[in-house]
Amino acid sequence: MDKAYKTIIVDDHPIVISGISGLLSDLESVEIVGKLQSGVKLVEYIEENEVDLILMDIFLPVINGVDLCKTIKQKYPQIVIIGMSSQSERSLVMQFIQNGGNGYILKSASFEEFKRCINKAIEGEIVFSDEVKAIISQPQSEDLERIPSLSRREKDIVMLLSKGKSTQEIADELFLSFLTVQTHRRNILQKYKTKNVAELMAFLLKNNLLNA
Amino acid sequence: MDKAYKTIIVDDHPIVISGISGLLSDLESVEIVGKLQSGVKLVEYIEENEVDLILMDIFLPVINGVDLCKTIKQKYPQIVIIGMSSQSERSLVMQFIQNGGNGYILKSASFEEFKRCINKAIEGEIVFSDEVKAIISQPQSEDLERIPSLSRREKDIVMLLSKGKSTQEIADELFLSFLTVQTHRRNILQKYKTKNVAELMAFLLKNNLLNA
DNA sequence: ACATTTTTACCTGATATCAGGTAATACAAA
DNA sequence: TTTGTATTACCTGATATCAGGTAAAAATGT
Repeated sequence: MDKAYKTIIVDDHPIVISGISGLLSDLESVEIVGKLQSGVKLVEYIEENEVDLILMDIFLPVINGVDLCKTIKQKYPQIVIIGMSSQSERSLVMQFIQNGGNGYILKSASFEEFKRCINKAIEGEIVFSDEVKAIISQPQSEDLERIPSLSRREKDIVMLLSKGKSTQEIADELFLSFLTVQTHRRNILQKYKTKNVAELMAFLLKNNLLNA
Repeated sequence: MDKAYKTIIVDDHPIVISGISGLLSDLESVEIVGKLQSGVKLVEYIEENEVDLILMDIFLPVINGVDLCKTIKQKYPQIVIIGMSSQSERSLVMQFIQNGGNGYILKSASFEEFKRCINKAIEGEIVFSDEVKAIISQPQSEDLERIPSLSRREKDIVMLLSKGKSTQEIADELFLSFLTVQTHRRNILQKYKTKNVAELMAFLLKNNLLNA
């Protein structure tokens, strides 16, 4: 047997970490070297230690899981990263994979599924738990349907919109022209093909693109 | 010592269940008699078995945790029910307690906190994990700040709003007058003291009042 | 150094929303 | 039976949004 994969679990919930580590202790091929509760700590850790496999929650405080994955993969492309979350939004999973993720598991997956996915992932495959598979294989259309991300300024504006601010109020608050804010609004709506801010908000919140 | 509390864990994520049950195995006062993945199964179980303590996730598929708690407490007021969730929204916690919940724990709580809360709860206290405490004690004003709920019709309209429909489109779809929908809109905005639908959507989604 | 994206800004006109009223009917609870 | 809430509906006027266009700095990345 090859040496065991040095594995890190990242989740902001201690119980989840404990659950996963219990499960992983059955697997000979992995060795848990770290249990972390934030993306920041993860980045710090891998700068100083050797890591082969990361199991991480997508919804982490402060840093978004997708961005975190991207950052790590840029510096350490050899590390296998598997994402996890409670609900699976097709678009989110796609984003994660497009940013270098090696797999995606729903937390509602069974122990067997978890083990299967982890084993396959360290063999180099891109893996999904059953429910995730079902979801991402729904529209087999050609559209890769990559979710565009918001620019910094756009995020500012979306934040204020979610607080009920009007175009004028946003302009005042950000020291911009009314017309500029109007342009941003239009661009944002267009980006997500939404008809108005109501739909936009619903979309962003469902895809967790707001608090990131 | 009294006999151990017959305890059920309800969560749709097997790993979370495993994490919690690992933690509870340290406590002599509780005995895990069931690990369930849905509210429906929970209701079935307690109809046929004796249960003293329930630890349950608030975000469960199909049935909302608050309603579930209410239902159970109506028939079995002696059962101690502790709610759990990932994020804590003040309003949600209050709702849970108002519906008979005996405590609320954030999943980000430490093991020690978990244990402390469970022990206190079976002694009859209403318990909150530290983070929850911090959140619910913020505005110490007299307002019980009960979140008003949407009526059936209002829910219909809010659903359509979240899909980007305009007042006219909603009126057509629900066979109502444009003016009626306008009135509903105004009432809904007023109910939550929101300035426009954007803020409304953000509020509803953050408080999980939309898909419930 | 060049290409791309982001951020800034302007114009116009058609629609839509929001805030202020009022009020009748219906249905459930007290 | 009365009270209250929900649902329906109308009116007006001020403001805001949305959709169509264009375009020039400024920043970012390669």
